[in-house]
Formats: sequence, structure tokens, C-alpha cells
Amino acid sequence: MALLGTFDLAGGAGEPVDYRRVLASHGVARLAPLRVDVAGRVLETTIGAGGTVRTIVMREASPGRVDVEVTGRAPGDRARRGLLETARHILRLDEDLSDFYALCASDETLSWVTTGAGRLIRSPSVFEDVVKTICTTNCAWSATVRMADALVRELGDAAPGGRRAFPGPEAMAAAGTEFYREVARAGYRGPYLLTLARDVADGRVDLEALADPELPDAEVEKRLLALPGIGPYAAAHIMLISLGRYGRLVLDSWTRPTYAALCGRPTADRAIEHQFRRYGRYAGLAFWLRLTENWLDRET
DNA sequence: CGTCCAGGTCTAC
DNA sequence: GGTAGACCTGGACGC
Repeated sequence: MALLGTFDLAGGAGEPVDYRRVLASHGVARLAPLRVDVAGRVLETTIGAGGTVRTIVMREASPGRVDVEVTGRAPGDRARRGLLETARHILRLDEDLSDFYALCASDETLSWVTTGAGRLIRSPSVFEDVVKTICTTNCAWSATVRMADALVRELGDAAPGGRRAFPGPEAMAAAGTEFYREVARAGYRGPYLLTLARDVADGRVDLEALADPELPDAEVEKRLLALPGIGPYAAAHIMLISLGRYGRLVLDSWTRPTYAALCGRPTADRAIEHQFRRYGRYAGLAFWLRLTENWLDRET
């Protein structure tokens, strides 16, 4: 393992970052090839970087400082810069959440957020988060884990140390329908995943372009909904965890009852949206944080 | 053993 | 525009 570099834990405007809150930010951050150890303050993943594949380990070695280490021999300067950039991208460290924190500060149910929550881990590519989100739909979490594990194990490139990266669209497009049916056991999602991978690999669909801040949220949502297997839940989820577009609420069979338990009674979707309207473009993030406030407790 | 349903979506009315 | 049924899979239930 070679030390690539060290980050100060601070947001785009210098706002605080609670590393354990980042690691426990959402469930998809625990799918292969990512591994999180919240108590140990470690995030590990394997990424492809310009033809080479490396496992990177991001550890809060001392308060407010994250060491980034990499498996294998020390990379060259160019690869080193690329890996560090990807690490910052995954941790969303350049995002400025100070406007959001200002809104939270005057809300007694969310003022705790301002100590460094709200930064959601994202994958190196939008493609990876889109595929994983499709794997969360209409199935138990164990099935989502099984599908993601199979994709990485069977289709991902290996890094020094033996761990594998998430497969790119080309590798997923090259896998046969039998792989999705018999190995990933993706069921009816198999054709969705295969179609998506082919469209991205062939250039008919550009998912990475959705990160372009010039695109309006409505246009991004429209393009996501046009993808196979992506409906309102999945579009909102991808916009939240991958694209930093927090305006939509993720409403699904986990968030609805979780919010109902918080309120003591069920609330209609429209009413929930109304209750978070004051957060504007951060409404979805505010809702998500209300639901996950206790996620650090369950880690310890 | 059958039925239900889990971090939904698609198609057909 | 809104709603019913079908849909892969496999754990969790009730009988």
C-alpha cells in the first residue's frame, strides 16, 4: 500500500464534514465494490483509472484528515492525481452545502445536520449508480447485494490485491442474457441492465452528461425516466445520491413507512413534499436526512 | 406448502 | 392524468 495523499475534511465553502456521516450516508454506498467501516472511519473501493485498476482506501487517520492509500506499487504522478481526484469525487468533498446548512440551522429537527452531515457518497461514474439503483427496485436488499456482488465478481477488472472494480458499460454489454438470468439472478431487470449497458457502450445514451450543472433538473429527470427500468423512485434516487440534485424526494417502500413512524402516522406523498417545500432545491436531501438521523447509532 | 412482498416499473386501459 | 395486473427472485410468514 502506498500513500497517495491526504485531504482536509471540509466542504466547498469550508463547512464541517463528519466523516462517519459521509460513510453512513446511504445504502448504495455499501454495495460492491465499496466497503465501509463506519466505526473505523474507513471507506474502501476499487476503481478503474485510465486503463489501470486500483483499490483505494480512504481513512480518517486523525480528526479532520483523510489519508488516501492505494494497493500495488506507487502509481506515477498522472495516475496519482487521477486517483486522488476520484477519491474527492466519491466523497463529494468539493460540494458546497453551506446554503443547505443555513436552512437546517433554523429547523430544530435538522439543526444537527450542520455539524457535517448531508454529503452523500457517490460512485466514480453515474453509470455505476444508475445500475445499482435499478438493482434496488422491487426486491429485498439481499437481492440488491447479490446482483451488485455478481456484477463486480464476474465482470469487473481486478486490481492489485485481488479486489475488483465495478464493470463498465462495455463489460456489462458483453455479458450474455444468461449471465443476468443465471448468475446475477436479476430476473426481469436483466434485459433492462443489458439494454442500458449497450446503449451507453454504443454512445446512444450519455449518463455522465447528466452531471452537467447547466442541465435543468427537469431535463435530467426526463432523460432518466426514458431509461429502461427507471421510474419516479429510481430517477429521484439517482439525482439524490449521484447527481447532487436534491430537489426531489425519494418516495418508496422504505422511506414512506420510516417517515410515518417518525411522525406517528402515515402521510400522503403530496403532504410530505409540502412539508419539505421550505428546503427548495434541497428538499430531497432534507427528507433523506430526517429518515437517516439515527444511522450512526445503529453502527455502534 | 401457498401467499405475500421487498428501497418499482411497464403496459394497457 | 390515474389505476389495475403482470413481473423475476427469494426470504418471511401463515396454514
